Amino acid sequence: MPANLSATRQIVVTVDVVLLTLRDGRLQVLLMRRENDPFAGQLALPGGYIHPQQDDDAGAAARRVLADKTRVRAPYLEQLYTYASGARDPRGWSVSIAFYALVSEQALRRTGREVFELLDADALPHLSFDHNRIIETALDRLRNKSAYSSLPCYLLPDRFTLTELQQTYEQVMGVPLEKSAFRRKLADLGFVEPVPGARQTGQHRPAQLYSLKAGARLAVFERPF
Amino acid sequence: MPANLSATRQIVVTVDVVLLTLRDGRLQVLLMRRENDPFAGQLALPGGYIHPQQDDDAGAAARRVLADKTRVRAPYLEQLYTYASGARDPRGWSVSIAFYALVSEQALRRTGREVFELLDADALPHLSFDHNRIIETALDRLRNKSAYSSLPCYLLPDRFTLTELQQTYEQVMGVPLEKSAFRRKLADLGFVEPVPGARQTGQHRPAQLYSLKAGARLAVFERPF
DNA sequence: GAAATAGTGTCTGTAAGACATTATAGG
DNA sequence: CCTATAATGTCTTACAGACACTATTTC
Repeated sequence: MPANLSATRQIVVTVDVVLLTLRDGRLQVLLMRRENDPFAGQLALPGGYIHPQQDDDAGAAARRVLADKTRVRAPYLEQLYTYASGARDPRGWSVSIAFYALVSEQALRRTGREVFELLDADALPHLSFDHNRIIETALDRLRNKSAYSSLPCYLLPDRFTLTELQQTYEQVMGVPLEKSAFRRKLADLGFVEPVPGARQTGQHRPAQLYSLKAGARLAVFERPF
Repeated sequence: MPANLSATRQIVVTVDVVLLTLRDGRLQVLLMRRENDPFAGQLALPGGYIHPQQDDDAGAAARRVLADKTRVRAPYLEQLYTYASGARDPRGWSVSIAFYALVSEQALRRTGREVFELLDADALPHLSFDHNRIIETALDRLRNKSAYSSLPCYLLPDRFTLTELQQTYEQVMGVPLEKSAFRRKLADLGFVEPVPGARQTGQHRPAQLYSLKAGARLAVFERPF
């Protein structure tokens, strides 16, 4: 055991989760009001201490914290980055293992509870700790990874139309896409498949419903959309 | 303060560094023999505890640990992933903020000291802790990111020929590249520039030397090589 | 000139962008 | 019929892959 282990004991280890969803075509972040100091009453990401007796690993801790605080079970959760410094928490040196999660607006609504707030990710007020920076990193990751993966599917419910999927990609990446090219590439990549059923939204031809193929892994492709 | 802070105090926080270099056309990892238990005498990544009084943040801790243990100053250092679980260290729940670093063989040789070993990244023996897995993640990250960025440049010395750069990309990514297309793309992307001087390696025309352009940021491009 | 690698030019095939056309629903 | 969106087909353009050709060095 090293002589300086006592020093390392001063380090606090937490997990924080950036939960993102798409509502009315805009990316939104789930935030909560802090009950305790520091920053009591201010908005912050859902987060908490790791419970070594309870959590097998950091991902389990993130899922537990998210479920305990918000009742949300996100279909996609990925480690984002670890923020570790003496400056980010007024109480001293601290480590936050940050995750980001994606969930559909529909699934979020189903939790019922309104212990949290959803705010536009692009127009946030000043948040507790370095949480603004953590969210920026999450948005960068989502936008970047969306260009070459099936990630945006996790912002939609289980079944969706190709137009909804295209709009989701467009809203996340911030650029318009060509319908024909988009569908050609979807067909080539083959990570979605038609499922029985259609959706009608007006006085016109209804759209075929699709869902992610059974092999639920994240599809990653060579060239971006 | 939460009631379970005492529990969080049991968590040990370390940094570990996967330092990669290219020697004789093969990716190699810097490893050291552990002096203390657990795993005394076994090979492990250079790593150590965070020193809250000394390290501003995790990156600073990684640079300090690398410099202290190996005298290496790597031109590229990036946070890789955080391994945090109750299973990875026999002493209990622990957190390792892992980094990966790139350095040229020439710069590594200049350190002189041989307190470390360099082993082929693709044929490693069983290492301490979960270090095999950490190295796998580092290799995946390097290979993936090399396909769409100027990252491999950091495996070369300051000045290099375009053939050397192409071979570096090929060795990292494991696929042959077309010389003409490679150079066309380099010219388009424009992150390297010719510098005065040439290198002659045989009885033939010498090659122009190049170096990374002054704006030393990592160049990231849309489509992979 | 021969040999070897540096460096450039040209053709081709593939895939994305642009845009037109057909399909199918309700009124 | 008209309207609106779904879904597909076709033409063009951009770029990567393949490969030939020229350039420059030592012997």
